[in-house]
Amino acid sequence: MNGKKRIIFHVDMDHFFTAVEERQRPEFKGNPVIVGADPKEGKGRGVVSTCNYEARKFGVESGMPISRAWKLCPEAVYLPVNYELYKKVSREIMGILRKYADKFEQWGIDEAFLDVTSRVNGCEEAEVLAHQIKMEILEKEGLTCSVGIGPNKLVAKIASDFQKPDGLTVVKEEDVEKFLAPLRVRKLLWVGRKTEQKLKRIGINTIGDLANYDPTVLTENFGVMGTQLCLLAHGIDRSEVEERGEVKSISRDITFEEDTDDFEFVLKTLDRLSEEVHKDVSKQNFCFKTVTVKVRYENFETHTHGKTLPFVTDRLQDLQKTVKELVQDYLRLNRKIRLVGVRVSNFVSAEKQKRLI
DNA sequence: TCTGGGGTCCTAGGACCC
DNA sequence: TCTGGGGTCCTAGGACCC
Repeated sequence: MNGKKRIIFHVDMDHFFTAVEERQRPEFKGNPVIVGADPKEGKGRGVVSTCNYEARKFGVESGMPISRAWKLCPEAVYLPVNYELYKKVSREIMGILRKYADKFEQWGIDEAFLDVTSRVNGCEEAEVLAHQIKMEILEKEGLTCSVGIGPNKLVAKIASDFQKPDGLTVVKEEDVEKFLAPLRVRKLLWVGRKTEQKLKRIGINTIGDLANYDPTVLTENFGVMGTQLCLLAHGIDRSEVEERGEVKSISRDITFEEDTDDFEFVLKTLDRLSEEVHKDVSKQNFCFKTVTVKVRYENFETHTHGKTLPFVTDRLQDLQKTVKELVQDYLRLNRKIRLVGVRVSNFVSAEKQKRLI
């Protein structure tokens, strides 16, 4: 620690999936565009992945059931998720961003944290640098992003969301509490729907409410999380910007078009998912030890059943056999199944595996 | 509202070993 | 003969992220 105050950027691409689609097909521009599940005239399953700002005017949001989006905006352009394309564009953008940072952390497919402490002196210079970054992404990729600048990751992340699209928001350390206080607690990292509801029940709605709440009571109610919440509410976050480590699990899930009790079909699907998972695992040169099966019944009740093998393997046969064993308990019950999934974890790199033998 | 698919991390209980 | 304590690994579920 050199004692210098940190300056952290959070860069968030604007409605990334639809922006990439519009770049490929300029004729979509100006129309509502929705990337996600097939709406099937309002009968489709699945959700909205991303929608552009024209679609948002109709009340469409990401995460919303696609059937609801159809009711709100049937005239939108509906597109399937072209994940490979977005990943390719993402790699290019991350390559640009990485150059600007002392420390870099990708966060999902279209966001990143940058620690630029050594590259700038003070907030004015930081702002200039952020403009430069936005300019380079626009020139090279034809895409806009929103940038938040703050003394830590938490504040930078909330700041990038403050003005969108094509925004730039700077929050100086001395202004952090004032900036956060009026915002909903849901804006805090790690406060999702469940925690928001629990906080609401004890009268906490805004980050300011949370900051003023008795910390001991929070700890009593939420345990370790309560202590953490208290710090977050005051804008305190000491976590470092750090490069992501190796992946820890690889999985494939699929929701059936209709709930099914055709167990032959379920087993066939699991075989196919196992193949896809195995392909990914092989590409990365991993061996795995743990196999987990996921089953969701028609009422959305979801179970996982896993097993750690007494040996390390990279063979498809071992995966498929274990998956079949694990899913048996779920098939015996006479219930319709909505989703199945296969996951492998507990990796050992093939290199290391060779050394052990 | 009728709820995807890819991940990470945390917790709590139990098995097992010394 | 009724029962310790620490460490580590495993399992299932759940909350959260994009």
